[in-house]
Amino acid sequence: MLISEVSKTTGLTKKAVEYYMEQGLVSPAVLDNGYREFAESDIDRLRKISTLRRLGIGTEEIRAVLTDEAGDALQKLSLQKEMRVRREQEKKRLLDRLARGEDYAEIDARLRVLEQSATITEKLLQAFPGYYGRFVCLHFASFLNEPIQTREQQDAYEKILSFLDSVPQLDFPDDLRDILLENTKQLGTAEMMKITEGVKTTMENPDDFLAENRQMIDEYLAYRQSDEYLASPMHRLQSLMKAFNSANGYYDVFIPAMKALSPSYAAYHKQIEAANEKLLAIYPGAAKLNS
Amino acid sequence: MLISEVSKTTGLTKKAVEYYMEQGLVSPAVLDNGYREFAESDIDRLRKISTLRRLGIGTEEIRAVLTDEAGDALQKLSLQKEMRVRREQEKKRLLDRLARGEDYAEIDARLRVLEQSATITEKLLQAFPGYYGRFVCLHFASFLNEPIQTREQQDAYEKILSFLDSVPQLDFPDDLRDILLENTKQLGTAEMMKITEGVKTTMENPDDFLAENRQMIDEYLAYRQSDEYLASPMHRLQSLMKAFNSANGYYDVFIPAMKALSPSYAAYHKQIEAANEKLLAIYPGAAKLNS
DNA sequence: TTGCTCCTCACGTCACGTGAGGTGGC
DNA sequence: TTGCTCCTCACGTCACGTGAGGTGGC
Repeated sequence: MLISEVSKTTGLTKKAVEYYMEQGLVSPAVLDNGYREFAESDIDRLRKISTLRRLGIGTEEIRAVLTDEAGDALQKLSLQKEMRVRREQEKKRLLDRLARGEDYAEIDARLRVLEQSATITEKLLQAFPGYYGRFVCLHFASFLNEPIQTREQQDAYEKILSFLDSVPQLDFPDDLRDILLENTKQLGTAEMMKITEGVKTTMENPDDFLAENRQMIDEYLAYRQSDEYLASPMHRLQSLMKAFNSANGYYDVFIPAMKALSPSYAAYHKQIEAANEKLLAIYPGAAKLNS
Repeated sequence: MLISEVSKTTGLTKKAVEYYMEQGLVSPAVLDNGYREFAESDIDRLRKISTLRRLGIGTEEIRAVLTDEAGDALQKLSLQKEMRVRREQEKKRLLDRLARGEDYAEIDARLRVLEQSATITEKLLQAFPGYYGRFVCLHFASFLNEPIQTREQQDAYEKILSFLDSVPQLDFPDDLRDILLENTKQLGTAEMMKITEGVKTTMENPDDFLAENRQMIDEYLAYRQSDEYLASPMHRLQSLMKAFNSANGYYDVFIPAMKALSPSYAAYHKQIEAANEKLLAIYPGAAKLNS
């Protein structure tokens, strides 16, 4: 199939197709006369490219989506879009307030909070891979709605940025990666948000939770001690993550900086520590909870 | 104030400031040595530009916002953003579905509906000015969620586009424009949506409405006949709009094409006509309702 | 003279759009 | 030969970023 027909069937312009060729997203065969012959597989690819582009995805990300069969790239893009849409929604509200005659200075201050939050969330998503990164991103994003007002907060903010910029790439061993993907494939952003929200409300009242879920906790703690768990990929994954985080300053740099930056996160962290103490009081052998 | 200090106090880069100068958005004084001297008024302007830009507004639109004192430009941008955010939200959902393994073809079809709706709503907002245009845009947008499946729909779609592209600019006389602005300043998109929704539910059950609001309708119809109304700017505005719409094919081209394009709009239109008949049966002298 | 700021080009970005000029197929 | 398609440049878009090279102030 020559380019005009390709253009007709895919809805892309010739120039767009040529651009994707230049970017190496499609590589049709070239005939003797120099004409390009597009195979069915090329058309398929171009159709996918067209859909993804119109969904707002850039060419580099499209490349990632087309090479990754597992679908992890799309999940990441989905969360990224979710966060962006939320920000745009907030910007729309600010625009409304401007239209109603509110002061530029006030709107500007709100906008700055939004931008700082955006910077951190985007970097979180880049720094931490896959499912784990998406979770971390969602989790911390909910504590980033407060303005930077003190010198300490500004310092903490900069520390967080340079921390996130310097985290090395963590590549899971292939088998672990596959298992993780298998187990988290159905977890969209909506479900993830529910989980993080659930954890948050639990932490507000750990006593109730500990009292009401005694049996479940017993079973879970027993499982964590069991040979079955210790031999499971989940355990390998957990220790891998923990070692990685320890080695890179997640606990020593990032968490303290988050506490210094965000009062709401500091409060949440205190709740977690309190919950941990209570848990240890009841189950002296239990390991500490995270983050 | 020289450019470095300007850059520091506004948070803009020098290059950005130079770009805005090139675009004519700021025009600082130039000293003998060629240096630019920014006055407080320039700084103010640059601050506003910065806020607006970070809210996602382009330079041309910023120019409009800065020259229009009435705030109508911001209202328009706010609605535009509202519609865009909604679309991005829908795109996010489609991306989610792709991530869950749904077929590209199905997603692509949905995306096309979204794009057609976007094209029409954007053009509506451009074609009709001010408050009236925003209302029209919101109103019709709610009927644009169905796919184009027949040749007739495709034709209607194209008719609508060429209609909207050819509508001449309607400029209200200054006094009318000011009155309109004064009366609609507090009407944000949220309020406008409530009104359109209200009208829609009323039309679903015109009998109830006619029965329950007898007195109000009486008074309103009497008012519409009164000298007070006939001498009011609102009446002038109404007849101006009606004449404009008649002259440009709003009733002969646009409305029929909308009916042909959107089954849900056709159904709504029938409801309106039925309601009109009932109204005329009870109040033979009443004028017809619109759109 | 040195180190700093200021100025004005020129070229790059991203995902193409818009021609221009030349070749191939029928 | 004509009209059509195909090819490859080259330059433009938008809101700046990134230097380069030259001048002014202290």
